[in-house]
Amino acid sequence: MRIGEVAERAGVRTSRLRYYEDIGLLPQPERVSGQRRYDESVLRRLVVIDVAQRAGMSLDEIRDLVAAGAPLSERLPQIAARKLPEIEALIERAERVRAWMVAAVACDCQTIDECALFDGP
Amino acid sequence: MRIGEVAERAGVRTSRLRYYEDIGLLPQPERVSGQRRYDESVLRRLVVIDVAQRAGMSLDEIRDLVAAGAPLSERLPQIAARKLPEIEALIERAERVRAWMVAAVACDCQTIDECALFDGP
DNA sequence: CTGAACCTTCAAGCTGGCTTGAAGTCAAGG
DNA sequence: CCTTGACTTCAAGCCAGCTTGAAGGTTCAG
Repeated sequence: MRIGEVAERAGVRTSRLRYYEDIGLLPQPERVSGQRRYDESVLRRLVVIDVAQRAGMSLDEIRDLVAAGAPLSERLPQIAARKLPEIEALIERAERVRAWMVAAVACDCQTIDECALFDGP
Repeated sequence: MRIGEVAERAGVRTSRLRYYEDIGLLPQPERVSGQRRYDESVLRRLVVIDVAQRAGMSLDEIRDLVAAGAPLSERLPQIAARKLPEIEALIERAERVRAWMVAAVACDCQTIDECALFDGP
């Protein structure tokens, strides 16, 4: 696959793929006359990056996650120790806002400042 | 309260409070000889902003949320219609990464690329 | 009344995560 | 061979969300 096809199938711009490669998120693909050739595995890698990023991880942190080197089970505990609490906090905040949005359509406050529903159950 | 005390109690810089005011996230406070004087309510507003932001809302979107004007129950449905799906997607991604991190410490993959645990149960 | 600590505005700078543009190379059909 | 479209690199630009710096005004304890 050439870069354009990867981009199209992953729903991103080619510039993003080159950028990810620059910062070490994607491996250096094989080259044919200077042009990048990818195999299917890059698509899965892009999903991993996307999911991790939306879960609040920075590209730097994701690089640690997708890096080759020591086995995953050796690298993961340190990553998880730093990141799990943050992810759990994110989930809690997001659920709080979700619960509030669901509940507050039925409230009669003028502004969120006076809405007791925001402060939780 | 002067701006420094608000900043300290909220755990942010004064520059951030002025910035939030500039972009309409905080109300124009009373002034004494040009200096801002806040009451306690600003602290609650800052919590709202923080929670909403961590739940993935942009400052622009939060401005809609905290704005005065029409009653909340009139403004909220449109905001929720746009934002609830995004928040729910965020929660789903974050839970997926969390579940993976918890499970994967006990896996023997070399890299995340080959870790079937990532793809869910 | 002075000096330290705090406040003001305004413009410019910074980081993360990309995108855009210029200038040039490669591939494939007519 | 020539054109068209996809590719290359590299530098610069952009947006959000702040922070920093300069230059100056205010407050208050001593």
